[in-house]
Amino acid sequence: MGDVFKALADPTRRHILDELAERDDQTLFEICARLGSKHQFTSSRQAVSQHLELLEAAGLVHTRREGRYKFHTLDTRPLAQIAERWIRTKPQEKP
Amino acid sequence: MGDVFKALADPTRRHILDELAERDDQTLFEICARLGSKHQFTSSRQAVSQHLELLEAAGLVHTRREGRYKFHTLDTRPLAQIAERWIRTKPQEKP
DNA sequence: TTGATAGGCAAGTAATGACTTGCCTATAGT
DNA sequence: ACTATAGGCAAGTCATTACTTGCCTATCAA
Repeated sequence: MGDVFKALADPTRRHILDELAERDDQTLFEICARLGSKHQFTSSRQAVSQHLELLEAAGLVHTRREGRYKFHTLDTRPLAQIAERWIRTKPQEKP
Repeated sequence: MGDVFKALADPTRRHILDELAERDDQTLFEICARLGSKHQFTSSRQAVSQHLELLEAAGLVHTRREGRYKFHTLDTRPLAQIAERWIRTKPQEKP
């Protein structure tokens, strides 16, 4: 569960999540290409690969093998709970 | 805005937020003491102080001076938006 | 005023994390 | 079979960051 927070801490990983939110089921190379063109983020293949490993370990990304391709899909469920951890205990704000 | 994610990445800072969610308006020494007794987290005063600086810079904690005391209060508003960043785009959207 | 308490500042250390480099395997197309 | 493509593994580099150490200022109580 603490892995989710660590996963979200890096701006490149957040861009990867942005990219997967826009278009699901992408391969590593597709993500690399789109990060460069759309989000002006130049990361090497290995760098992105390691980020995806981390995101998968955090449960934010699931993968599916198909031949020599590995598709990555976004799972937003872990995100739903993280914010509520502190919000629930706080009834209301002071003005 | 990216500061919020970085602020949440550290387990000690999350414990500090837990503590402030339970009891607001605490001083640095109070937070230190409670981190040790309740959450079994032994962090030095300076370490906690630096964490609080970071949390304040992220907008998650506000401070108020009163004599020689400095009270820390939790602000959960930045948390509300972070999760929605990816959740909102999921079903369908984007014109 | 003295001493104790609450906190701040800054330089240094140690550890974590992001990224690179080089090589390797497997699948698909020709 | 040969080659290009998609991806994996592992050791190493470099930057960031968490934490320490030592000393300093300010407030309050006796």
